[in-house]
Amino acid sequence: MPDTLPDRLLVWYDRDARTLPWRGLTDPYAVWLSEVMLQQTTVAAVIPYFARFLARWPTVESLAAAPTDAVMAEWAGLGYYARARNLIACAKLVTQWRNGRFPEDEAGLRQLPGVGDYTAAAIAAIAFGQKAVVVDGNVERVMTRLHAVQEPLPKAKPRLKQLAAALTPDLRAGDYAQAVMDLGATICTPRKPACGICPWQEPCEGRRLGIAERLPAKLEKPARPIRFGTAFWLTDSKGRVLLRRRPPQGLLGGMMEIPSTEWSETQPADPTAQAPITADWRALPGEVRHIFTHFQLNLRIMAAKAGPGGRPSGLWVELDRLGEHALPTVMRKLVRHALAKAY
DNA sequence: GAGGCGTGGAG
DNA sequence: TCTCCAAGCCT
Repeated sequence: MPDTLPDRLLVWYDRDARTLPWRGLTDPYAVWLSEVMLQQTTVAAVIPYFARFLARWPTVESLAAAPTDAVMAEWAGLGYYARARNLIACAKLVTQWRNGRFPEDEAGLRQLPGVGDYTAAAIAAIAFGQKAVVVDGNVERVMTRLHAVQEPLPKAKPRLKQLAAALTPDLRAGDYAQAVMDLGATICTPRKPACGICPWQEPCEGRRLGIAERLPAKLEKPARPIRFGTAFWLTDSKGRVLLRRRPPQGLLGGMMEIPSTEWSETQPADPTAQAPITADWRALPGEVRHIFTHFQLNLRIMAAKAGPGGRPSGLWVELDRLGEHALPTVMRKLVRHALAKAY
């Protein structure tokens, strides 16, 4: 029995009691779905979404046939909504042009919308057993520590891919890929890695040099700016609230929203000039803060009742049916705040 | 290639 | 409260 590094890791992986819903699944559809959901998203966040999607749309054909709004609403809260738009496009492409079959090699998978280098390699390895080099943030962190790579990311990426390729085994490439990622997620963590129980502690150069926890080195990120705006909580005589659909591309693209002013560097002097209708707008106390990847958003709320005259563009939605709509988390925060302060 | 693109959990 | 950042992709 050879005792290579991949072998040691696979022994650890096979003994690990941690069971993730997608572990052991090789259906390309399920693998693809889980990998897309896991892009930049924690395991804990993905688990309930993965279960709901698979229960509601068990095949790529069923997902392709689903109304776009239903998919976006089911994705609401998971973030990075371009993934959901690409998910739909990819399901339709695979269904209509490939008879529901996913490409079986990296190059073919790489052509699918929303499938980049990482996801293509992951699907090829996990669903099709191919010896693909799977490199995500976990793999990069593990490789930098194992080999004490001190060059900062992202410059070190090519080197890290080489190091990952040199370790990738011919057999069980899918299990191996998941094992490295599990190692990074549970033991070789960004902070306070549990080196004492790591199956790779003996060969780890970063640990030997006492620098593992400081790796990988990264370049500094720019400060996060703050943007301001005012949202408009408009209700009608039937107790419904006005929603709008956001533009199909860009931030929260294709999702629903509470109408608001533009989000700018300073609070608009007269927010009501940008309100959906002219009305007796009254400011609610407090504000809603939300952190996006590249800026912080501080939103005030103004509320009004629509008279019989106003004909704002948008969608009137019953308060108890807001949950059925594709409202991203920042909009759900607004709803909660408005309901607490306006009644 | 650098920046846009969500969210929630951990420390 | 604040910082970090996670199984990345697209332009």
